[in-house]
Amino acid sequence: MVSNRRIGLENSETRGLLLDAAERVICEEGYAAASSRRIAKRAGLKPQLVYYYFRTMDDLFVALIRRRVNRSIESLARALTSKHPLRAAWEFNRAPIDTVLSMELMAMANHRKAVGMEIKHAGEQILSMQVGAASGSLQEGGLDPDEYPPVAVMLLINAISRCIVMENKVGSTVGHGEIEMIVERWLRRLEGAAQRAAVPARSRGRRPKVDC
Amino acid sequence: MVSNRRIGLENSETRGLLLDAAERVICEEGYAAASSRRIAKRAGLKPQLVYYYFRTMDDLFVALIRRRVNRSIESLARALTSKHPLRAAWEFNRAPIDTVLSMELMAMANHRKAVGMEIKHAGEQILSMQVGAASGSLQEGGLDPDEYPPVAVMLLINAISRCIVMENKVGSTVGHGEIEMIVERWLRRLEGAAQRAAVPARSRGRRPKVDC
DNA sequence: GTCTATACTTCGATAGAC
DNA sequence: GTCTATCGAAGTATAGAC
Repeated sequence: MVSNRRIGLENSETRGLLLDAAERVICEEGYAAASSRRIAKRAGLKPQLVYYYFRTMDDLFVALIRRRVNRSIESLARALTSKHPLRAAWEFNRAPIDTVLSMELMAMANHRKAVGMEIKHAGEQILSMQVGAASGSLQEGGLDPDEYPPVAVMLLINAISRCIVMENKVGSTVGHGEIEMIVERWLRRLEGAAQRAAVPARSRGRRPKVDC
Repeated sequence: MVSNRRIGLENSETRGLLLDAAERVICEEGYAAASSRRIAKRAGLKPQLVYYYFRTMDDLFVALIRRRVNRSIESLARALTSKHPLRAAWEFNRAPIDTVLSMELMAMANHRKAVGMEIKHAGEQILSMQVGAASGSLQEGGLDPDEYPPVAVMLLINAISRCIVMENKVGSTVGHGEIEMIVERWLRRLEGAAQRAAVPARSRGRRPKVDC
């Protein structure tokens, strides 16, 4: 029962404008407001164009996620090449826009299967990138990978930063300063330990133990 | 421009049924599906009854949150009286239904101001309860409150458990086992240290240092 | 307290002209 | 590639009878 309606090209500029508008609507008014009509209005276009570029609204949302994730992956990859990939990962998730958008999309995933699958895939991809880039630093920082598997540490960092941004969105900031202080101290210790480990002068072989 | 339409009593059974149905719809189909028509249908009632018991949909959602939060506060208060309030707080947020619901409501807060205010208030209330009940255990457990302020620790516990449940919802479980292992070990150490501190045999005054 | 009836808006999606 | 026109369904909300 597949429709044979004409569909616009993926590299079209108008298509991009529609996705831009969709992101803005979702962030500012919530996913429930992301209707074809409202998205088109935001883009200054006619609602029917949405159905020229996307077969269904599901298709639009999936395309939106793919585009976002590809961009995120690019900038994350760049950020992770820094001397302190752990800190880079921590800063990465603190951009409010990304978190609000992904929060809306996760809620949207509850009743749009296609969106759910896309979100799942994206999350796992980004997490594995972070793990790949940071597990070295963690070990150099003196963190026993058996006690603290890198995948858990990175998941933890993501969870904290996301929850903080989410709470900020509703105006709640209780405990945020305190938690940022802990993370900051923790990052500095790991970075310091990694640096000492990188200079192979004393205590070779034995990693400095980090107490957090 | 306040409507003077008749409004049903707060203790009405039908009203409760509507709120029950609303919760089910939100959890199972997402907040965007929580329309007056669908909620009424779920409750086996006519859509117009929604507007007899609630002036607007905003009012319904606020009432839903208030009822939920009051129940949560009751059960949390009971749980926090346990010997291990820290573990109780950790388990408390792992109930998928609560987290999925609050996730939806947080997203909904993006475009419903009344919902946002209610969520903020609820979150702060529950956090402060947990802090009040657990800060003693944390100190007995040997955690320096200057380094690890109880409010930050409790926020952390909430963030982790919520994010895990949220990810589970989209089918992603990478790293969950590892993170649960860490939390479990951490809880056991704190509980153990607290127990040793409670028996004032040796090393009085000096708390056992917990390395995590 | 629950019903019918109704007003008005917005939704997703399609057909076909230009 | 963009437009007009249109379908049927579903949304919020109200008025008034029973």
